[in-house]
Amino acid sequence: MAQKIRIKDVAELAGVSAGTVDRVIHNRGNVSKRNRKAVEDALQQMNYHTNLHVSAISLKKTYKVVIAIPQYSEGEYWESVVAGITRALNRYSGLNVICEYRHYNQFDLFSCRSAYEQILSLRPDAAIIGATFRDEAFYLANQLTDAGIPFVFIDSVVEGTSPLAYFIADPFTCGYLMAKLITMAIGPDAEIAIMQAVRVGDESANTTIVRKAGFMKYYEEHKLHNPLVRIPFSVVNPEQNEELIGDVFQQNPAIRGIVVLSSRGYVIADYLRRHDIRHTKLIGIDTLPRNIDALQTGHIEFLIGQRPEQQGFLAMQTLFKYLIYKEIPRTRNLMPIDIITKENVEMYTEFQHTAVEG
Amino acid sequence: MAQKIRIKDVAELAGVSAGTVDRVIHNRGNVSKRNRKAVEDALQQMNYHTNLHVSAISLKKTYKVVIAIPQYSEGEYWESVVAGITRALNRYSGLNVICEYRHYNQFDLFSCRSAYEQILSLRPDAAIIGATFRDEAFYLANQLTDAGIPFVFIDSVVEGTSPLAYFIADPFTCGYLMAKLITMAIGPDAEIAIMQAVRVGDESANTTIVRKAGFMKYYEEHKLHNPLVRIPFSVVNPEQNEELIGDVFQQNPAIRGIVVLSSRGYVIADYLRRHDIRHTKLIGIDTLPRNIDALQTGHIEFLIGQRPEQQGFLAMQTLFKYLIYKEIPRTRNLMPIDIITKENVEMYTEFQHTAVEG
DNA sequence: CTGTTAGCGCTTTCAT
DNA sequence: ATGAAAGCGCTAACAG
Repeated sequence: MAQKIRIKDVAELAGVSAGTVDRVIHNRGNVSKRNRKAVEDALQQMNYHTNLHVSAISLKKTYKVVIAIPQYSEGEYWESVVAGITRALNRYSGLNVICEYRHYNQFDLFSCRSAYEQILSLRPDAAIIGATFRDEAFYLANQLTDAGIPFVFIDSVVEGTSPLAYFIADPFTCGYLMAKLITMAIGPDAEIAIMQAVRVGDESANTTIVRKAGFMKYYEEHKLHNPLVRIPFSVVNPEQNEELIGDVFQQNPAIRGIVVLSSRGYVIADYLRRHDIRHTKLIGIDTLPRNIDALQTGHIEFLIGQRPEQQGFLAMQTLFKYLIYKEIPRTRNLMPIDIITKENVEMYTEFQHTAVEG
Repeated sequence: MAQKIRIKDVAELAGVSAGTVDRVIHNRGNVSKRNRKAVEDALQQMNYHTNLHVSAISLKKTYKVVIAIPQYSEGEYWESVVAGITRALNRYSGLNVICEYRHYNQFDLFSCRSAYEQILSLRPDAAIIGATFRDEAFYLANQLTDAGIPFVFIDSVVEGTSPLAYFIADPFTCGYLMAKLITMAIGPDAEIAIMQAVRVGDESANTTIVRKAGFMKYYEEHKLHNPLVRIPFSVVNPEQNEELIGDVFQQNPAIRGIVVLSSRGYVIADYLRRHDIRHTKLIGIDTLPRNIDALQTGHIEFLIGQRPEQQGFLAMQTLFKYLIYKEIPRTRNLMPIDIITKENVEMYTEFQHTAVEG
């Protein structure tokens, strides 16, 4: 148990007052070179760490954070992200932080653009960006940087930008691992169907493309010859999907493995369930309630989890620590890629809430 | 952002002073029935939540927590548990908690007994118990209960006791899942070797036995006929193991899968590495550095993770919340059973530290 | 039983 | 550039 070193103790050792120590700690200026050095030495020597509890309650300033992420319905991926952000807010309650959300339609470039355009005018102290359109995010990010406003990416990164941090589950590795698991589950040579919904209007920032690349990399490295067929899928006209999927299965009766590179695994799982198809194994992404349901009924074999709740929590926490304590975070934060099965799903989901709770 | 309701606000509404409200909140007695009711109503009505930051710094009482867990060397399982406990201590620093450790030799019943015997005499306010010997833990637990001292189990539970909470990765499910993964990896019919080190002196509390039961359950449910051979292993005379293991592999050249039901997977992995055996797949438990190393070199195919660090953190945090804020925790806490491969291990280990950090 | 009051350690304002 | 002092909201000791 480290006995508590107070600012007062440091001040005494440095031969100054508490106020001066505080000024040094927070880089507030107005400290003579001599004193600054003395304080820094004392800080070092006594291994001082600010008591965050006290710090939290004494802070006066109010911060505004804007959060630009896609719209979502109940049970969708971004809902968990927001839950994590909210948890961070609660955990640091008393910190006078105001959040403003700007949601956009992730399938509509113009919606995204117009959401992003408002951000600067809100004059935030920091921002959280969930980027789905590369060029728009690139533009916004660099505007923020120019304005000196720190921001973090959530579930995304955009090259050529300077975020304070980003949180993402590496999509390449995700695809690679999915290839490994599905081929392990169905054995060599068995036919695989792959579903990859491509976003309209911008393909470049689409993580499913990178996942596909990871998937193919595994194929190549392991010289696999499992035949691959593609399942067409439309986000815009979902009523067509039943027929599109049916065609694939009828024309390719040898399919034994199915890979869904988005969080829509449940769409295929529902098809399998309705048609009582039991000889295929499906691997999907994200622990949406509908996916979990299919996992539990045995229509999905593996789910890949990306911890969206933690991404949200960490994004917000990172901003807090930076804004308030000037803590510089690690920029690149790769989330664990969880492998979830019928057996471990229950503990996994229960822990989303408790695990990180303060 | 909920605007902050202060004790003072509640007091005003209830028509009493802050002191009285505090007495009600903490059940300190000395409040008239009338006032208690008024305060409770006001609390409810204003949806008051104590500001934990402030609360933490104003607390005066000192708590003593004793922690009775096995001795460990660097890189072993319990090291992570202690890391988690330490992290909780740091997170709630300023709470005046004194920890006393009582380590025992987990392979020596008498060592455990003598460690447990000291605990009561230390007059702790709470205890954390890592139980490996059932009868001893049973006895201690009930003594603590009789003395009114709350305690939590870590990485264990003992039937017939009343812990405040326990944290454990369900060993039955763990074994079951291992059976699923290994047979998936090597296919049906292939021969499997299994290593299960049994603790000397007490078999009943040994989690490896339950894991084995889970393993066999999967076998039974799926009518598997993969032949099983057993790898003998001695914790007490480790120098014999090389020969024992060698014998098994020479006499059973058809072995394709290996299951290690303890955290000693690296022992077999090292053997495989030294003898350049490449046609077998090994599944083990726990992310010890040596296991992770073997995972990365490809000598272990799957590791099962039990989040020991989080177990430690949560155990300590649970006690804090109970002792200080009288929060009643959920008793049964099943940790996620993580599936770790070469592909996701890096993110997984990096996150042990950052993920839950405050 | 109840109200008042003195801290807890840090931040921030106000004199100097 | 610096020190002194007033809070932040809660807890606990004390006086009544």
